[in-house]
Amino acid sequence: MTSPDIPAPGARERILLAAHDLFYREGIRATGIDRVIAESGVAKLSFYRHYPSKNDLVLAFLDHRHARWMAWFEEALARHGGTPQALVPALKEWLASAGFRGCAFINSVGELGEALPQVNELTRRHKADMAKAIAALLPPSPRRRLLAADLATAVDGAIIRAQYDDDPKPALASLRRIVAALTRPAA
Amino acid sequence: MTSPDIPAPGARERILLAAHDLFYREGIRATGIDRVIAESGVAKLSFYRHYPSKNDLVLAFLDHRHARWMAWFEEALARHGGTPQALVPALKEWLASAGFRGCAFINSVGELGEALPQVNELTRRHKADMAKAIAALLPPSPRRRLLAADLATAVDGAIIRAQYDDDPKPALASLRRIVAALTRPAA
DNA sequence: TACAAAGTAGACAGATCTGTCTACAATGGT
DNA sequence: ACCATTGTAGACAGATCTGTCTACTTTGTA
Repeated sequence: MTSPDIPAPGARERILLAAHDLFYREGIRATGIDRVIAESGVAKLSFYRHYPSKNDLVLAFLDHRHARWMAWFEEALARHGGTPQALVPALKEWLASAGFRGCAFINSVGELGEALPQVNELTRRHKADMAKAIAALLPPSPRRRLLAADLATAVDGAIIRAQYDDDPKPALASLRRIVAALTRPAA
Repeated sequence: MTSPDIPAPGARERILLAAHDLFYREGIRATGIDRVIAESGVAKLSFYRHYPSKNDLVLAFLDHRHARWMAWFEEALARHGGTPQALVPALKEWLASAGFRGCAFINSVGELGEALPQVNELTRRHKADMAKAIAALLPPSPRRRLLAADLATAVDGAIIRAQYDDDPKPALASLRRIVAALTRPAA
C-alpha cells in the first residue's frame, strides 16, 4: 500500500533529516557516514540502498536545503511587507537564530568546490532563485534584474559577516544601509 | 647529500609555503599532513618539530595568508588610484586570476568554525583590517567607519559570488554599482 | 500462503588520517 | 673536540572513513 495516509517514518527521510542537521551544523567533511547512520537510527545497508554514496547524500542534502530555505525566505519576505526593505527583518530572523552557521551552499562550495563540481552548479541555481525572489520585491523596470543581483550580493556579504561575527547586528545594519542606498531614487 | 638542490630556505618556511598552496587550493580538511610533508620535501619528524599539530599549521597558514593578502590589497588599491572606485579594478586582479578559490578565511570558517574557534577570531581580525584599508580610501567624515563596513560587506559578497560563478564579471559589476550607490553624494 | 521489498545488526576490507618513535647524518657554537 | 640542534628516512600505532557483505526479520500484496 502506497497511500499517503500515515506519515510513515521512512528510513529515507530520517537519513535526510539527520544529514541535514549534521552537515549544516558540523560541516560535510567533518561528518562521517557512520554518524549519519547512528543519528538516523537506520542500518548501514538501508543507508546504502537509498544513497549509493556519500556524494549522493550530499547532493540530496543540498536539494532539500534549497527547498526548505527558499520556502522560508519567500514566506518571510512576504510577511515583512514584500518590499526591498523587508530583506532586513527577514534576514534577521535567520542570522540571529540559534543554530545559524552561514549559508549551507557557500559553506559547501568552500569545502567541496573542487572535489564535487555539482555543488557549484547547485549553488548557482540556489543563488539564482534567491535573486529571483528578491527581484519579485522590485517594481518592474529595466534595471530590476541588475538591482536584484546587487541586493543578492549584499545579502551574501551580510550572511558571511554574520557567520564570523559574534553578533548579527553589524551585518544587518550594513545590509540595511546598502539596501537604502541601492533603492534610493536615482538622480 | 639527499637534497642536491639549493641550500633551501629552511624547513619551516617550505612547510608553510606548501601548506599555503594546498590548504588554499584544495581545502584544509581535504589536505592530509602527509601531503604537506611530501610537497615540502621535509621529514615527518621535522614537520612535527615546527608544528606540533595540524591545527598549529592551520593557524600559521592563516597568519601568513593575512600578511600576504593585506600587502597585495593595499598595494593594489594604491596602484588603482586610492579611491573607493579603486576597489573594483583591484578586486578584479584577484577574482579573475587563475588560482582564485575565494577568501581563505571565509572558507576556513565554513570548514572549521566549530572545531577550531581561533579561526573565527583570526577571521574577525582579518576582516577588520580589510575594512581599515577600505576606510583609508574615504575622506574623513563621521560616516567613514560605517561606510567602510558597508563596502567591506559588499566586497565579501562579491568574493563569494565570483567563487561559485564561472565568471567574475557579474560579481565585479555588482560591486561597482554598489560602490557607486554607497558613495553617491547624499541628499 | 508465498514471495519480494525493505528493514535491522554488525563484521569486515582497505584506505587514509594524525601523531610517535627509532636510527642516523650534517652542522655550528663554545 | 664536544655536543646540542636541526635535519632525513620511514616504520608504526590507533583512530576513523567509505563502502561491501552475510544473516536474519518485518511487512505489504498478489
